[in-house]
Amino acid sequence: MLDDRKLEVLKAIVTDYVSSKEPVGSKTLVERHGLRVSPATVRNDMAVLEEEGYIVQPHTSAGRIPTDKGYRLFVDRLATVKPLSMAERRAISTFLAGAVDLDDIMGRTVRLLAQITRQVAIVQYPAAPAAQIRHVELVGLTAERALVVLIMSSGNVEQRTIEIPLARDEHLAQLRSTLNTVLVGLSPTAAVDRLVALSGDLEPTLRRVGTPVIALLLEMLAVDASERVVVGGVPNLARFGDQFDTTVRPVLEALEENVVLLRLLGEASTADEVTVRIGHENPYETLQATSLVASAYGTVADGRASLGVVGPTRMDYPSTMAAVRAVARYVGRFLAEG
Amino acid sequence: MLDDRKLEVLKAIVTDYVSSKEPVGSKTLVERHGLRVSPATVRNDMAVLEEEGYIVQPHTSAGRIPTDKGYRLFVDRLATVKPLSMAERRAISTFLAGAVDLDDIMGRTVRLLAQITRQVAIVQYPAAPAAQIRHVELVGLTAERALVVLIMSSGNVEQRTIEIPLARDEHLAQLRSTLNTVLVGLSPTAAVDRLVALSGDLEPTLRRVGTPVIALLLEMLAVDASERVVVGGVPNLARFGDQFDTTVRPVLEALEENVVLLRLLGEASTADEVTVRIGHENPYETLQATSLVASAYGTVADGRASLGVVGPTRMDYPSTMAAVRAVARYVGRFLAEG
DNA sequence: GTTGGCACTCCCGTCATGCGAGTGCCAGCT
DNA sequence: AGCTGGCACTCGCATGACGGGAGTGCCAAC
Repeated sequence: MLDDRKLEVLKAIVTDYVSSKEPVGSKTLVERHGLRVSPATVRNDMAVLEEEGYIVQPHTSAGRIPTDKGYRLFVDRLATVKPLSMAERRAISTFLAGAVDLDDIMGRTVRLLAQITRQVAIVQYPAAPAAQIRHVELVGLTAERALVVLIMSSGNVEQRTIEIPLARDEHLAQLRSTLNTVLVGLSPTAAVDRLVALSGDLEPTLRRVGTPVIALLLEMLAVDASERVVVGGVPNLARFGDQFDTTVRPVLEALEENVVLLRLLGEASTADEVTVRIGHENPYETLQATSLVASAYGTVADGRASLGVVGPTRMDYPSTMAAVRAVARYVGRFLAEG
Repeated sequence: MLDDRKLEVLKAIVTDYVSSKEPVGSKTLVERHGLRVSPATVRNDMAVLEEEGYIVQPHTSAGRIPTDKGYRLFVDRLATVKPLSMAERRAISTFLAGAVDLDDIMGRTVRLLAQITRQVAIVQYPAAPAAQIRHVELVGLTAERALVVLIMSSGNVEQRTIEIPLARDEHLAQLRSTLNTVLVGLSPTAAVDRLVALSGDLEPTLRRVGTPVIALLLEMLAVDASERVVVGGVPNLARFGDQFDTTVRPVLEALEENVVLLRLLGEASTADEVTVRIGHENPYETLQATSLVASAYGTVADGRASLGVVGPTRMDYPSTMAAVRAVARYVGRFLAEG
């Protein structure tokens, strides 16, 4: 059905259209890509490609542009990985040097990814299901307020304040030591069970202070850091000002909905390779003129999550995929090293 | 020079232009604003206003639009505070209920402000110069890594990991108790002095572990939370898609530069009232087609900082100013209560 | 299966035209 | 002295006509 030359024509159409933003015709195609056939031949091939739904004409007697199906075929079978430039390799291998904490790592990652892809980048915080509780800290702030800090072996720190009327320092200290002996070393799920049990047999003196603290800890254990995402490179949308309604606006709207972003990343990248979701393949109606290139990173032990970029379907997939893959690998390695 | 009626004409021009987005002519002005004079009279007034630089014609024989100077006069002398709607008052008085920590407060504030102004909102984290150190926690993570947590009386928690080869748990524990006895209750500045002194006379056994930890603590104390900002309501820029190059792009670019945002907020709102910076009054060239409405919030004791919104110079100043003021007051009160 | 030729389609930029909104000015009115 | 109605004038903008150009589909020939 589609012989080698037709595939080559499709490939040429995609690369040409991506870089020129203009529908591409048979003549310019032959000239620019050194095809060894005449424009007429290419036209015949294009007619077939159009019949099969890989390309369309925006209007009669204009050049062709790829459809989502065309991009899909391109990504699956035709795209040759474009090697990263030296500058990009260098940027990737140094961008995390000197990162100070998890927030910093996430921030640097999203900035790097945005910079080298020149798209909008999204990075999900790693889940750390394998972490155990390392320490619980209770600190009185005022007579009626205390701070509860939960430190995980992964280095995650969760903090909340709580109202405890008339809590005495000695009670807080006692509660602290009880909680630590009971909880340290437990996984979150085990800790939840243990806390529920504990709330039943607290000493009467501790009960008034302990019950709300335990309730708060249960809440904190339920919070999954991996539900956080960071976004960067939003100014890169300025490049697509001409497609304001199809690209810029939908992306801006999606970016403010963490839930949407998480579902997007989550669905895209269960597998280990770079995932591409093109136009209508996307589950969100408003994003049907955009593509997502995503990848999982990290390991289950160190925390696994996803990162990716969003841009118009007319996107340089080979470069973007290469960049996403490289960044995902590097962040994964960095997290593994500690 | 400018009698009452001319001021009224200017006011009518501003309000009309803000809501209609179209240059406004003498006839429609008289009709829509119930001025008790004829269009011809208004034309004479407009000629004077134009001479004085308060309004301009985009082209000959078009209506007039306000200049930055016109908006300035409007804001200073003509704007009557537009009372907030019931829905807005209710939103403001409940949006912080159930806020869980400082991040949550900031996040809710920026979302609220963006929602009621329908502009891009910026909120700066409060500085807490009056805070004292409440607790220092050292937790070994692996054989070569430890977590350092610094808890302030304000409820701020700062965390970092550090490489300490071959740190033994007993050393960490000893160091922890030393640091706590020495530091708790001190202000950041006093703590810095104390730490510098301490690093000189550490016991030899603690020196190898203690020196890097002290260095890290010094770094952590230098970090000022007030250098953080959160941004929200970016999708509201979609409303200005027609002014992509003058409004959307510059704002997107500015938003990714924390430094720019901080200077913007910082310069705008040292005083206690709502500050408005219109077009060219703005220190950043790229933002000269946009206005900033900002206000300080909080007190020095609870942490003082700024918040505001950015939008096109053609903005509903009375409503925006009312909203910014109301939100700033409410957040300030909330922080004061705890 | 490929190629050159040819008639056809349709987009897009340019130009001319007419309309409408708005202005400035002036003479007359209150 | 200030306000008003009238009037000629200026432009922007929408509309429509027009021509060039890029690109196509088809066909006959190689």
